[in-house]
Amino acid sequence: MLHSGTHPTYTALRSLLEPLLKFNHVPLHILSYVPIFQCLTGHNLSKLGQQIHAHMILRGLEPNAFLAAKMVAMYGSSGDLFSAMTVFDKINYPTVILYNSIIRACARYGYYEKAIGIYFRMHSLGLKGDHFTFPNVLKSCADLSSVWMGKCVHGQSLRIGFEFDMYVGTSLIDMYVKCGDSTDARKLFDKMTMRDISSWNALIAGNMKDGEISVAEDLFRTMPCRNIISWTAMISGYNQNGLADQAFCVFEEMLKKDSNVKPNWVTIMSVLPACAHSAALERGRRIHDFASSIGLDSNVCVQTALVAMYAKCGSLVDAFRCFEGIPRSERSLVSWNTMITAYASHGCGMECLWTFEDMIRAGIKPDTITFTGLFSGCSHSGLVDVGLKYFNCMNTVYSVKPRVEHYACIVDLLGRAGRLVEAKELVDRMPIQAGPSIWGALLAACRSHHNLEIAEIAARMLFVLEPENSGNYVLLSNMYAEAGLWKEVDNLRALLKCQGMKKSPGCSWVEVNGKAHLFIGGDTSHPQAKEIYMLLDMLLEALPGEDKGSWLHT
DNA sequence: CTAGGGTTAG
Repeated sequence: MLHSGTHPTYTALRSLLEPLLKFNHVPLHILSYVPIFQCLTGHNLSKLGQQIHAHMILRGLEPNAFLAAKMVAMYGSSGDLFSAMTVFDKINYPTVILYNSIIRACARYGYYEKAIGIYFRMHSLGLKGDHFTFPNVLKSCADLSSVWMGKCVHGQSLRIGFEFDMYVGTSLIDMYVKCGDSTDARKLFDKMTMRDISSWNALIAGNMKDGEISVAEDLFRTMPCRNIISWTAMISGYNQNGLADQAFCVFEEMLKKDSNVKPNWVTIMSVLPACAHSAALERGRRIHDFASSIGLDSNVCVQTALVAMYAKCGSLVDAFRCFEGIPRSERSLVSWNTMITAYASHGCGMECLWTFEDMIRAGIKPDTITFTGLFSGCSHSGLVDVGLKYFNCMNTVYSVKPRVEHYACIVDLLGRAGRLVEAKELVDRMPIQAGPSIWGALLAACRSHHNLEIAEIAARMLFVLEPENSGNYVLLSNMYAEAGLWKEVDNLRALLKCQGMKKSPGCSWVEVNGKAHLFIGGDTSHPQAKEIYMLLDMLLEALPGEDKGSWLHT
């Protein structure tokens, strides 16, 4: 926005607007408006643009295709797609520039189908796309992961002669990569005469997405030069593939060896998950300190990623401290969701509810993730009726339609509280097809509350829905064993054997003073195993209430 | 105009 009278845009705009204001009664030529809209583009000034637009209408001025392109770009750049479309639709003889502006606006704000649709209309009118058109159309195909559409556009770009354009080439690589067709992306890359650093980066990201880590590493090593995006692609690629240590090492290597690159907020966000899943709290703190040292700790995305990192490392205190550090007015939907989820995973149901209510007060509209977080928080704290209350009004009050994952949470909520009959009834009358997550939640609840009758129903559904998941057979078999139904146990064991399955053992580990301690389900190989099991027994004794069984299994 | 991106139950 224009904050002060000294802002360059402001001064430029004033000199442009002067004739408009001075000669209010003199009809100006429409082309006088061109520099005005150009000036407003990219500064989030669509409100001001609208006023000038109104000024035109009052004077009875209709934009031609050239001016309309500038107006569409102005509205489009600030996300006002509605106004952009209105201007666009009124033009009878559109030009390529006008099409480019509207396609770009649609592609930038996620209206991918619209962007592609408009492109095809343009094509059918005999207008040829140029090197501004194709990258935006291809980006839309990429984000919809529609190879079919992408190949069609690819063909048209070849016919028009953009085979050797670097931007179009890179966009094509990106499109094939995002559609999961890395082979075609590679072919294109090998054929390119001029390669940009972005072409390499797109291919690296693609191979990382496919789990082709060594191919990505080769590309990274052999590329002529690397920028911050190349490094970040490697870091986030390792994290996507669960290779946290490699991600962290590459991050450190980048800091040590490549002094030409400067880490930015995306880099920090990409490296943080490397400490968010094991007991790597110290590593997380180091990255936090580093982010602060280069002034990136005031970025909302970084702050939100820090909240998630601390929560996953087990430090709810630090997570909350980071959340509190985000100015209220800057907290995004994702920030609130992250904090709610953090409380939920730490079993703080009440705090989940307070945070949710606070979010509503702050004027942020909840989404589907907000509610999964909220319900799982209620579920872990036994806040059954509050959870149900929110579930029943999520659509009417907050206009978020319940989805499968919400039903799964509610089944879990009822199930943990032992209200299995209600849970089963909910599954029976839910409007969506119940999948493995639903039946799985029900089966787990039956296990901890020893309800064999409903467990059998859920298990049979799961045997059909995911026959390869051995856990379901084992769970039911254990329940039969508990009830002393040895014949049924044998039947299930036989079934399991003839399908050639083995339950993969459960395992966990902790890091103490930098040394990892590994535990496999039922194993006693740890040097202090005896003491550990004794302590576990003591903990179980000390636990309050009826629900001890389920603690062991969650 | 192209490349890297924070939140999802158990």
